[in-house]
Amino acid sequence: MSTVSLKELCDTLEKVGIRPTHQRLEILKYLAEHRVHPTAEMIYSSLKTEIPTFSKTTVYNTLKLLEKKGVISALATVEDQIRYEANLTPHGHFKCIQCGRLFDFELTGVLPPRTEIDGHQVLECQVMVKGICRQCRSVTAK
Amino acid sequence: MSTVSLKELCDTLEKVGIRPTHQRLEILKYLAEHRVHPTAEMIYSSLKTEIPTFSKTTVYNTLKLLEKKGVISALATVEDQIRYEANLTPHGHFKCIQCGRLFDFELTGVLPPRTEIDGHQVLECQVMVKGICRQCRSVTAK
DNA sequence: ATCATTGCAAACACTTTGCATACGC
DNA sequence: GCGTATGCAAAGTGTTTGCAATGAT
Repeated sequence: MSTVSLKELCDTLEKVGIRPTHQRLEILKYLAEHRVHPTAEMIYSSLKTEIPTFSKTTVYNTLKLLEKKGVISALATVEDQIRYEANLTPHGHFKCIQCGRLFDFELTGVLPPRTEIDGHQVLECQVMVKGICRQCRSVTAK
Repeated sequence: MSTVSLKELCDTLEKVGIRPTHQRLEILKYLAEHRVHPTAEMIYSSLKTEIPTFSKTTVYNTLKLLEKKGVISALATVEDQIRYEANLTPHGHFKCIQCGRLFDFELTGVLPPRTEIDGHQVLECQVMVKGICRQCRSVTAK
């Protein structure tokens, strides 16, 4: 987790026409700094301590807005809630079925970019790979 | 939608140690015949008319059981409920953002099979591609 | 008789909506 | 002052759980 400058995030929001309010900046900052694909709940409970009047409605409103404007993206796994991320470079997601964590991985070489499949126009591509992560493998091997 | 023989489905269930009850066979039959990736709700409301005492609990129980035994698989999209399918050959999913339908497509050539990514052990891979489907494209083009 | 299956009803968890208050330009 | 942003509370939706009734061996 690295620290991200508020100025930078401010610019990001203004570029897409979103007013950079305190709550919105904090939510986006949280996503930029916590690359574990947090859920709305995780964002809420983390920021609730910093902003006492903070509400879940604002989290949901903001996530929806940021997603619509293309600042963040949403991904779903079968087992749990919708997760969000601010990493918009093309990448795949690896989900460990043991510890539940989500990792990003490079798609380069794995999946060549496509603009069309079976006559359907491709706009977006999500790759969700499941298995046992490096850490869990070494624990089991012990 | 093609008709699938009950005998065949019966064998499928017995092979994995699931008692082939009437409800279970009907649910699996529905999935085998309706390749549109139905939700639990879709299965329930369709079979409710045939089996008047049919309950949603049974749908959820059965889907969970079939998934655990590897007879069907579950997939998630961000926008709506969990969807299920009986097609277990490796394939990708194309979701049309206009009409909402899900299509299967061949993964061969798109994604070479992998057993490991970044040191994580790969067990399963889901590819969800979003865009505009062939039909919606031609409608828009008119 | 025993154990698995079914199904109703209630509980649950995540998300959305309605509406009133507060804030920024 | 006006429109947007915020936040509480209530409602909505999909799914799970508790438990009693039924069914199969």
